[in-house]
Amino acid sequence: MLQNRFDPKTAEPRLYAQWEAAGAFAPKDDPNAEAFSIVIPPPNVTGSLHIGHALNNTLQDVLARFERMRGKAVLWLPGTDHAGIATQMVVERMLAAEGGPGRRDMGRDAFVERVWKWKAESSGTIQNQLRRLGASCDWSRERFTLDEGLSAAVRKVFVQLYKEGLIYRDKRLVNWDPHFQTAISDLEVLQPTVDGAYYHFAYPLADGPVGEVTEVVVATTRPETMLGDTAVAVHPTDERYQGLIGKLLAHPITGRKIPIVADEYADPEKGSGAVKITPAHDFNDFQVGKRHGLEMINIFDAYARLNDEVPTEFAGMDRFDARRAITAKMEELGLLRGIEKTRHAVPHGDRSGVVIEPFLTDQWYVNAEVLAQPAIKAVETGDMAFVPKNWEKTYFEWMRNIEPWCVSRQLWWGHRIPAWYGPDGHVFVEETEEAVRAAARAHYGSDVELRQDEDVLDTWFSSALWPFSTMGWPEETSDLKRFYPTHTLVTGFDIIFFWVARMMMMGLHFMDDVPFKRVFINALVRDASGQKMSKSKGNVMDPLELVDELGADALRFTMTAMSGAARDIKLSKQRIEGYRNFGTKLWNAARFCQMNECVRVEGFDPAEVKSTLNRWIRGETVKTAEAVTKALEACAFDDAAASLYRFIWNVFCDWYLELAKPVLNGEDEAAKAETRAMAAWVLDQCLKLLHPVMPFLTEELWAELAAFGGPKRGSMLIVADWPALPQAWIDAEAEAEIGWLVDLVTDVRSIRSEMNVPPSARAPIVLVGANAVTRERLARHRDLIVTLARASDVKEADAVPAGAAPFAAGEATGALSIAEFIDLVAERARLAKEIGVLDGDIEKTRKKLDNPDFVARAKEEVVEENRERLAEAEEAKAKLQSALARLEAVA
RNA sequence: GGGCGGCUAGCUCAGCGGUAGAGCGGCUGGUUUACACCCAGUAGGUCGGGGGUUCGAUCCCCUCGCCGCCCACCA
Repeated sequence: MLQNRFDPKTAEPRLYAQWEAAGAFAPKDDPNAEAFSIVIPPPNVTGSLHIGHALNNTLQDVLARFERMRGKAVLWLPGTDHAGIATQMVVERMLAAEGGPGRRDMGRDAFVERVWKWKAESSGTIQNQLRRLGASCDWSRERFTLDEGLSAAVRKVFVQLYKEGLIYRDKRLVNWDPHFQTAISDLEVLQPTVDGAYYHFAYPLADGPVGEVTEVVVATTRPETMLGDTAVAVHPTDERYQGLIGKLLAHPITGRKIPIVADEYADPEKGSGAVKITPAHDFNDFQVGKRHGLEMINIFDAYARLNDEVPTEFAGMDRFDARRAITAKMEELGLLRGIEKTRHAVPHGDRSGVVIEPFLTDQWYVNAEVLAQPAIKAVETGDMAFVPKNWEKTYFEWMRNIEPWCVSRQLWWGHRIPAWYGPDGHVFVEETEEAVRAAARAHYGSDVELRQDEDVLDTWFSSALWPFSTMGWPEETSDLKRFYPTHTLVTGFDIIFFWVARMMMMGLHFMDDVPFKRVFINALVRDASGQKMSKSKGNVMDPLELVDELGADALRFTMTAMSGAARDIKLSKQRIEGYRNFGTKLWNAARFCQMNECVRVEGFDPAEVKSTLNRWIRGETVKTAEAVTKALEACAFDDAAASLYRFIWNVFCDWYLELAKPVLNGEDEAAKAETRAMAAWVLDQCLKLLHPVMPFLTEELWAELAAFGGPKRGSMLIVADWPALPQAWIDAEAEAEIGWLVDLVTDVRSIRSEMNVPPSARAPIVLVGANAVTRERLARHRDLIVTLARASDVKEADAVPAGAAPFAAGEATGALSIAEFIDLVAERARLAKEIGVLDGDIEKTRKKLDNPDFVARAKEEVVEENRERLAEAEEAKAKLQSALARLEAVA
């Protein structure tokens, strides 16, 4: 016999080990089986599982388990990402904490070795945490972005794109992170609004006044960059400056003479209408500088300290110190025309958190615009679909305005760029050193010394190849043939640009096919204040603690049930407890079945069941199986969870098992046998349907019930057949019959409560003015009603008996057609007349009933209520008829 | 500036043209041998405001207001 609770702590590791040992996570060999593949969004190799992973991986696992049970050859391919900047940051922090030599002191090789060591120590954490969640990925195929195979794929892609002209080296402004001393992509730049100020500076005219004018006032939020100014721009049509265009200004600090240029970029509406131009330190100014052939003076070093291009009094100064120093200097010179406080957006590095500098450097770029075209088209034509569909708008918007992708990073942890430079700076891009040497030999006619590019690639470059690099590309492996393209990608909207878009570009370019047919965008799990959870903010909820306390199944069900949220999921522990209770409820239902010897019967055919109750639950099971199947096919995880919850708790437990009790305790052996077999069958269906969401508890019950009796199980539940039940098993007559019974019992319970009938007291139920159908039904279900409604007896009467308390019966509600609605209102009025209840035994109520005023008033209420309802129905009918008439008139 | 979400019971959320829902919390009752991680009952909402379409609007349209996210820009 089952214990009265499921014990996740001991069962989960045991069951997971059994699945793994049975090889259940590997795609089945059957060549005829349809392939279904998912690649995991690779978490950081050194990371640990956060609540967002729990959501994302639960949904993937639900799909994987569902499709596996449907007989497909399922591959869920796991792996991890080297996460260049994030990992390097972690290790550097560790080095700092240890107080030993830092990254630069160690040198590149020693540092990279140190990172590998840290990777060896900490990797495996997240994999084990995924196991705790129940993730059924095929660990035998696990990949890491820096594996040799994946690295070879990266080199091949880089080289090919280079030779196709889609990767190139360019000197332009990049987003420079002075903390890491590396370029980062536009996507890695955040734009928080911070306090700042406009500093109004006057620049005197170099060659004396022009008319009355002796100076031009400009405003800036970044005084420190003024040392790199090489012009001041005004709008070509700005009347105020017509006479000044082409004149020179004397730079107040450097003394450099800088021209006043006419450029549309200057907005006459803003400030004085004149704007200082610092081409090497501002993206807009860079464009202006190019248009006017201005000198581009870089005044920062890699740490964003002022370099030797500036007067010695400022050289070496930090940029923020420089801001104060320069403002002070301008004031001293009498050229500060005011400081105006403001709030404005300032670029910050998403990892480092420091202010990003536009910085003039040589970097490698991917021509994203060309690669984006097929990726846009694939979504337009439906070759790849977003679920929910809305997200395609976001995708299109970005893809259609895509900028060159800066892929080089001045880091040490990552894929080193396969480019080498000859003594004269000539670039050779090849997959291997041998190939490079050969190319160089061909170019120079002899062997020369080559120097490899110091930079590594953006982490997302290798991630972009993930769906095919993990399957062995560029080798033509059987996995690649069978499992590419993948079926569904499950990921968060925060990486649509970073990852989804780039996988689309690379997949289409190199595989000539989309990397996935569908992408399900899951919500972001946020903390109580709606903030995105992140390690750096320290507001992370630990899913492992929740698993420890409430079990993986409870957390998984919660994630599934809440996955419908459009944007945010705010997680509450109470909710998880509620779903833990749901698991326990099913567990106890199974226990009840055991106690009542509801054992599975060999060859039992639900099509053959006779009793109304069994025919009814059969239909309900069919409907649930259908609803869950449809929901999971459509990634409507929340709908699937809701259907399961309602069916198992509110239908199977609350009504079927309750209604089965009198049968199971009765004398009719045939009915008893049928009900036992049926209960066992329905329970099995519950286990199957719930398994993708709650794999542990269901697998445990699957085994426990088999051990208890009945035919031997053909397999573990994880690979059992998904219920595909015939529509014909839905029995309308049984549905109507049980529906009636449920309504009646519900009404009687409600009335008993209103009349303060204690649960221990048994009151007779009297049917007043019952028609033939009702009488027949009542006769048929007398025992059930007596049990469930705690009646002492069930009687019929043609008229209201003296002392009867009349009441209006309720009825089930649901989605109704217009016609049904009218019928319902009429039916309600009819029902109200039909059923009455006589309260017995209870002194309090008897007193009420003995009071003729009470009875008379109650009767009047019923009559009045019915009148109102009939009037409502008539009114609705009249309105409809007029609407119909108008429609017909139009038609 | 452009785009996208959200605003429904005390809390967390579902519903998205047909008599306002769930879970949790509240209240009342419960020694019904599957389950107190339970059972039965019950209170609590003018579905953010205002217009419009409709026989009928929480749901569709317009508009306003908060809250939040994304993109772009900011001298």
